[in-house]
Amino acid sequence: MNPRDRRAARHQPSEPGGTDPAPRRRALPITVEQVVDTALGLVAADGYEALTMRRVAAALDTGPASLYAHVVNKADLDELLIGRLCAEIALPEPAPDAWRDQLRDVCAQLRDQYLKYPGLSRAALAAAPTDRQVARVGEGLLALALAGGASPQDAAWAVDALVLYVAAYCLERSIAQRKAVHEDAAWVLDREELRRRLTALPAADFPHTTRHAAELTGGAGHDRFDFTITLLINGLGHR
Amino acid sequence: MNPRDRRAARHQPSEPGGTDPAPRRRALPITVEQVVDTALGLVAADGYEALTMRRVAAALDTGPASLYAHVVNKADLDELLIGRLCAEIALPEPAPDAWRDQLRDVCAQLRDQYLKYPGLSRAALAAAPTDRQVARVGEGLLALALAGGASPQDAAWAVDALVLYVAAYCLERSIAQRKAVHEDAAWVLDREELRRRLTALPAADFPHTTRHAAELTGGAGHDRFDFTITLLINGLGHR
DNA sequence: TTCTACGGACGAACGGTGTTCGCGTCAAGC
DNA sequence: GCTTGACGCGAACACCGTTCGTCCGTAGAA
Repeated sequence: MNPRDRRAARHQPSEPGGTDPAPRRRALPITVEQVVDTALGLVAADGYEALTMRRVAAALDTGPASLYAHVVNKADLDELLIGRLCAEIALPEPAPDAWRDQLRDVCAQLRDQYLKYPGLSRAALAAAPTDRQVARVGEGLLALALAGGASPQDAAWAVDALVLYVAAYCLERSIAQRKAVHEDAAWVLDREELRRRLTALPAADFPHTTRHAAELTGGAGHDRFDFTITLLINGLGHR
Repeated sequence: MNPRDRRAARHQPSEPGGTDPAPRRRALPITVEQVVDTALGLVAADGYEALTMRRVAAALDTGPASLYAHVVNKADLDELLIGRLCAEIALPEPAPDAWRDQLRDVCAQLRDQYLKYPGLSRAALAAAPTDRQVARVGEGLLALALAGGASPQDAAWAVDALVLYVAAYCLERSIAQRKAVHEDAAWVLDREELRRRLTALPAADFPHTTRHAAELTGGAGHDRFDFTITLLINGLGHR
């Protein structure tokens, strides 16, 4: 089956659920699932930057050309990865009095998935919202926001904002982490070093930055994340 | 002067302001400013994906190796571009009764700059906050948030959230725009087509998505942007 | 004035990337 | 048993970021 048709099918409502035909040549023939699994493994191990058609092919003991029988191009593979990632998200049944916590929970799930596959959130920003699995998550979030009593327009925009922020937060974190590992030792910026650099700025030009360097670099774990998500969700409630 | 030292100087408080020495070989020798100008021109014309050391060099009528006398590597060039972009932002004097609108205005300036250079916001997510010009914008935003009466911790986190959201919003928009130009005609997703696709999803599995497809794809201009920015800023005020 | 040393410019090359072309080869259908 | 067609994949193309070694014009020393 042509990978172009395969991609189109993923964006179509119908899902006939036919079984793909038997193997052809290989002992264990390549399937799309295999490609996706291998790719996800690569991303989890070495980050999204290390995701290369050649590396995926090599991990499957073949050449890069073989992948193009299953995948339109790298962007298509990215989309498949995002789809798989979204499929892992558990969506709760909206409860009228718990919708805030439920929204927070789904966002945290998304965050953890993105951080499990560093840098993949970059591909999420490019993902078309009509992919089945992506649409599934969007639907779940929209249901929660609507359960909170927001107008459809507010709910739609808030869901968009949440998804966008989660992806950006994870992307920024992954980039920072990669830099810490990969860059010249002189430029690694752990939090303490960053705080020191900020304090070292001329106080005349940067009074607030120098004074509040601790707050700017502060926050254990995902405090910063929770802060923003809560800000968005709370704002959605009372308006 | 070594480009590594040049980069280090950009992150240092001191700014001696000496004059760079006279030309060497070329009729009009290459300067960092020229490189940055050329690169920005490329990004403005063809997007960040088209920003290539080779293309920058070609636009300057030279080979790629010549650039490395002025720039550490491509990441360094990215940082310089972000710095230049931030330098264009006008920061208002915080007024106690107008800080919300002032915050909105600075965010809109950032947004317009990012959209003027499509895709460059991707580099912004990787930019170190100790770069002088980046720190300048951060300082200005922090001053505005503090003028609103927020606690230092809330102000710091809110500024971070704003900056992150603006970059993500612009990045997503740039990606979508590039896809519309660049992709197979069958996959271009103008808003009307997107709405049609969402409505075509099976209503049983996607009740809210299909019903509110108009809201999900709606919003003229930067309504979606304004919505989120306002949500964040308002939440910052009363807590 | 002559000589030396320095540092920017840059041609060529290396190892990597995504993607395509075309050939071989096997399994299924007649 | 033969034909057919789809899949696997080696080889190649055009492009990327980066480095090495060389060249050479100028600045300062003698």
